[in-house]
Amino acid sequence: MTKRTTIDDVAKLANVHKATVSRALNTLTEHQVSAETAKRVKRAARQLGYVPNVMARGLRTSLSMTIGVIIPDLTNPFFPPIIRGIENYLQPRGYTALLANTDGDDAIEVASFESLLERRVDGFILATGRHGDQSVVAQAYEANVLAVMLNRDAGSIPYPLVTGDDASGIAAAVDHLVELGHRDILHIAGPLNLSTSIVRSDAFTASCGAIRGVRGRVVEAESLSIEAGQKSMNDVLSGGTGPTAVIGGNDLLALGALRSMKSHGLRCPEDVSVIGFNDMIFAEDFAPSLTTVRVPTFDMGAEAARLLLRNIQAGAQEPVRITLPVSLIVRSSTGPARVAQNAQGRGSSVPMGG
Amino acid sequence: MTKRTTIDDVAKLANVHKATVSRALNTLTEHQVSAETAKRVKRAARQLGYVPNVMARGLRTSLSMTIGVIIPDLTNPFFPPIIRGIENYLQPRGYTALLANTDGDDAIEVASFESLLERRVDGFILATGRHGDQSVVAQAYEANVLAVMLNRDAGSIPYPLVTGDDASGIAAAVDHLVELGHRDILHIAGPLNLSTSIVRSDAFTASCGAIRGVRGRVVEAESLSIEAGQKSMNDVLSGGTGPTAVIGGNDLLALGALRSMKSHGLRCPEDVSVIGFNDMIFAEDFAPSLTTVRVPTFDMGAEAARLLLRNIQAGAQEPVRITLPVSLIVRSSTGPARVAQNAQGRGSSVPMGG
DNA sequence: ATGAAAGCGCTAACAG
DNA sequence: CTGTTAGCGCTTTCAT
Repeated sequence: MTKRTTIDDVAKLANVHKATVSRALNTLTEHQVSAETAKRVKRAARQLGYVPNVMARGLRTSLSMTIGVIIPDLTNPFFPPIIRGIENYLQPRGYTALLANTDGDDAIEVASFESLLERRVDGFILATGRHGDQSVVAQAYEANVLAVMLNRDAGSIPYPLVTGDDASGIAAAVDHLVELGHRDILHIAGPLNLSTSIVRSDAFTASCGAIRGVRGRVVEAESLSIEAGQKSMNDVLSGGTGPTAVIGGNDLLALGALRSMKSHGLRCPEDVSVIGFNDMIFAEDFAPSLTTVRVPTFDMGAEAARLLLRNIQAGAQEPVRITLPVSLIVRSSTGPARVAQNAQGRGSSVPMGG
Repeated sequence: MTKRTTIDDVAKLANVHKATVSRALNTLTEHQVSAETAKRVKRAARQLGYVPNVMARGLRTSLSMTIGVIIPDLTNPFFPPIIRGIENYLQPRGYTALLANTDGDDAIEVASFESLLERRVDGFILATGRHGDQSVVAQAYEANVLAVMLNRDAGSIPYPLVTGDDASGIAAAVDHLVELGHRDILHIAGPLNLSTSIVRSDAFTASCGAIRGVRGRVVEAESLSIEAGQKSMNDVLSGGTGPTAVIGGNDLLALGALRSMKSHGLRCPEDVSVIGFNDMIFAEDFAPSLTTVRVPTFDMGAEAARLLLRNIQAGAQEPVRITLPVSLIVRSSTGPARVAQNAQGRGSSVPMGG
């Protein structure tokens, strides 16, 4: 990589002082320079292929124009659209996102956080909130670091939060199933130290409780993965009392339930209906195509970026909460409930009254 | 964000000059400092929560310790594992990846490239190679910028290249189909201005040509997307002469072919077998689960990063080509060919000789 | 083994 | 409108 031309080179060629070059090349200060000079400077810059050095600029302005984004795992299809949403908002505003994966590991999360601090990111977007060991988030908050939580909140830490309207998504899913005649519904919840899992699980219990004659059961999966969903559903099915419908804490858990059902010889939706959450990529290509709650991931990313930039400009932040609407996408994994013979009849004595 | 503590603050607290602090805190120069002083400096640094400023360091060393990674679209599930592979290699070595999406748009690609140059990335990993308008890649090469091409090469530009062994992957797919009795095979190729599409298409033609009695047809899809695959397959099927097997240029194209077949009332694999390429996430969860060629995406990313860092250290690069092995993953989208009645009989006069 | 001094490339007062 | 000056935080000679 050859030595790059600097602002001084441009100044020399344009016969002005480097400060003038700086002014001419910055949109915000361009008006301070005569139109003629500006033109001359720009021509010189183009001629030399001048590319400003943001490290030098950042050192001077103590603004890195970068945002740190910490997520669990980029290969989880939930996150790429979020990242795109973030970058789509940042890029036209001169900001760049710095991405870090934690794989859910606290030590890695701390290291990532540190590494992003070294790069002097102007703020964070955190999609790793957990209830419990809040090392990084709490540490960040105490260090007065600007951040926005995405999707999950961080317990008591009052960072702003951008999230989908999980509760109404779950309510819509339950309503859909009840309309199809289902009265025994299982919710495979994600780990209950995640705020999203709690919200969805609570909403499920509340929704079922509000409708007379509906039994709502909850099991907690070990993680938000296909394997965990499969395992949970295996446990339920081997318990003998199969529900007629399942709502997964996310699409991965629903997919795991689907796999478990297949291995138990149960058809979907004839024997058991399944609903997911997130409407991740390919949800419509599974067998059967997955009924699920669509979460506006791209918009959530963009909204988080917008909020963060606003707070950066203001130099402060209030703990606002932005909740984006979700929608139920009905596909072919949900259908009418079996007549009470197999599932409800399989040994469980479900009270039919509210 | 409060003012961060600097190396001078640490120096004051430890009663040494800031140069000594710099030496003590850098692993490579730590031995130049007495053990006692080093300990004192480190304690002071920890006490103050000192975080080095990489912008300042980068300005001084003219090393940003960042790598620019340019891809078409992060939401294409092909890329996340590659990114993880890259970061997995970079992170322990102190490097950070800066990601940019182009959406296949030349203007965006140029802008991204420029933006990464402003951040003084120490090198590029480019996964956007095209044959034809090579603006960015050529521009980078002429500007003496270090880069490694990933997956696709860039025509005549002699950058190093890391890729999967596409040709043998296609050959394995063809062999598999031939063993199952297929004699009329369609290849839905990606746009033929992509090096990967050319390689795979050529390999397909060669493989089919090498086996007597096998007819290999190629159609070119408009893009590497489900929709394009569906459209191509629609065209073929409405042409009247359906093949008994299809090899998609990637999994997305294969998935599109699957959708088209469904809408035409064709079953897979009973009527037509389908093979994809890449073994992207969820390939095994489609209906039917997709037989495909597994490409070591994570390793390709890691390998590209390794190669680039090596070249950065050497300050130069030769046009080496690294080809990683691929493997055929047989699932349930491939099966025995129909007896010659429907497909081969459907009006086409296929010569049975080689 | 440590300190002093210079400077990476840039922007932001302050003059003029 | 433009030039001068200073300094962001760090590393790296060069002295000592």
